[in-house]
Amino acid sequence: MNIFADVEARVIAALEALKAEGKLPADLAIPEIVAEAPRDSTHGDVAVNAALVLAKPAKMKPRDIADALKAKLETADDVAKIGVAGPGFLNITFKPEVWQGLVRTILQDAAKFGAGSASKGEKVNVEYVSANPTGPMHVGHCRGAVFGDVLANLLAFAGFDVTREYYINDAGGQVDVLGKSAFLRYREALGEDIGAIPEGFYPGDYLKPVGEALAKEYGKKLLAMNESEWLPLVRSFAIDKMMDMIRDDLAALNIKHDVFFSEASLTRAGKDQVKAAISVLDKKGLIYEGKLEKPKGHDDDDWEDRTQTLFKSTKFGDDEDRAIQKSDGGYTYFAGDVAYHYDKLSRGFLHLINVFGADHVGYISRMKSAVAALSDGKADLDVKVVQLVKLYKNGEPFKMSKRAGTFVTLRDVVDEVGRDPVRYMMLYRKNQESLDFDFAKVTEQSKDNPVFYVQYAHARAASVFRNTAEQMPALDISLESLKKVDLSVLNDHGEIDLIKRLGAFPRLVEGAAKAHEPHRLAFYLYELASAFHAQWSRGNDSPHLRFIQSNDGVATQARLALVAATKQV
RNA sequence: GCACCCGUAGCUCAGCUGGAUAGAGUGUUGGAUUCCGAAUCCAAAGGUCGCAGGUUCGAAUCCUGCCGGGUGCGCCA
Repeated sequence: MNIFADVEARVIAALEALKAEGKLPADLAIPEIVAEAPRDSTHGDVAVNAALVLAKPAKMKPRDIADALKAKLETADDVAKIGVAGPGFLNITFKPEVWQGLVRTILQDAAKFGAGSASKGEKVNVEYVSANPTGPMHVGHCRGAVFGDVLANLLAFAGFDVTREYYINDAGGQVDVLGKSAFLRYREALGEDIGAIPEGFYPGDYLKPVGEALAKEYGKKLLAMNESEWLPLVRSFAIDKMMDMIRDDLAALNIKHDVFFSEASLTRAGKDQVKAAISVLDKKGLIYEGKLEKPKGHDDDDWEDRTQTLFKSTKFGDDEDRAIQKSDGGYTYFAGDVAYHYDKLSRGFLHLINVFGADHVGYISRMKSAVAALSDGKADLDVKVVQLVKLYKNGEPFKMSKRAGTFVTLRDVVDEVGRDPVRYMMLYRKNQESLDFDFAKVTEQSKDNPVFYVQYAHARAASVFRNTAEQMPALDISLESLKKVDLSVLNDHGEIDLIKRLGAFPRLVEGAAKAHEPHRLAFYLYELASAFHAQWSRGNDSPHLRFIQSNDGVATQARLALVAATKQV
């Protein structure tokens, strides 16, 4: 149940009735009506802006429309009163039974409370992480990984059919470097002294096990081959190992993708999906041979005019057209990405979401252009950019450096502070805002640490159940029975406030999913925890408000139902 | 030079896509514990929402122009 959506539906029905009765113009188009919790709770439970948005199209005074709506709506038997306030707000106050009943709804819906089905299982593709398979994931990847994963969960919860996808950049120069670096480690594993790792190779120790595995797999056979023979073997062997490592890192964060899409597979023997995608654009007249202008801020003199195959992305709002082929005829990285997105579209996705790091912002408009062009504007691509994570240790900025040995991998972070604090803190900012991450603070057990504050609320809720079982062993407090208890004793304003906060959850999920803003969940949980802690503390001053009333089983059961509902959300 | 992001309380940030008297945390000040977990709670003080225009019943939110900070800008991936 979603109270706000319910009110909106009632208002629309009332407006239709008023039209039928001639009290509103019959041809009046009804704009979007919004019901929301008023900022000031003394105004009522739900505020509706209908009269304000209708005043102009109906050519009536807002107050008159509000009065007519009020008369229609206040006949409902769960409505206590309706006020018309300010410029024409309709403030609805429900009878307490509505809020009390919500507790039962939450317990009955359990994990499905707040879940949506409005989108009817529309397919959405969320691509996130997509870290290069050349080494372990570092903290920088962490935020995008969590953001994408929670966004995907959120969309699934809201009713979308979600596919979580990872694009493996297993083509191009960098994976050749990976292959060559692994080959060095292979020679090392066979007993050769390879000395210092030369410039231009990946120096990390994480390639040593790969070298050893290669030695185990191939013995000395690779040494007898030419580079053109061993490189493809070693490269793909190393990529597989890197991807295993990345999957492990992601698993430590409880992240699991549905699809791992290989860039190299686009042009694997026998087919050329890049060419296919380009020809689709070509047929639309969007591909041409040409030269790009030198950017104004280009400071070097090494600029050379080169004729390249270009995609007319400016037609879709990009700043300049983008190269599809290099001057040597090979495809650009962008060309592969065009083909990849063409593949996504051909799999039936009309909603695409890509999570990018801040360093890829310059890539957004060309990708959007490509998707718009390939789908004739039928598909939408939303690119979410996550800003940098700034690391701190005990309040001091912490700089990562490979050279100084202070390079922090994602695994380091998860091992040090734990999975849940990492996931929570990575969402405790809007994605466009940079984020400070202090190792000491996220594990601190105090109110300064929002992770702990929320966890503590849950722990307290659990302890209430433990204590009740001890103090009132005869009382049935199983979840099953709490679904049936008399809730009419939940009349304290603190209890009602807490329930209202719970009632906001479905709308929150809906809004966060629509806006692709998972951070709202983290902030909501903080507020919910706060409302719960506050109600708990009122029991300190007023013992009759404590959740456990050892001489009153009815009150205790009702309040435990509320505690269980809070814990559930 | 251009594009994108950010600018809200001393500090760090929310603000539900245009609503009513702009909210939290932290910091400051003052309170609450024989009591379900004080690992918590309550209260006070603290604001020209970067600046200037515009749009309308109504703007932190939308539009235009400035100012300040960040990021990116032909063939890499």
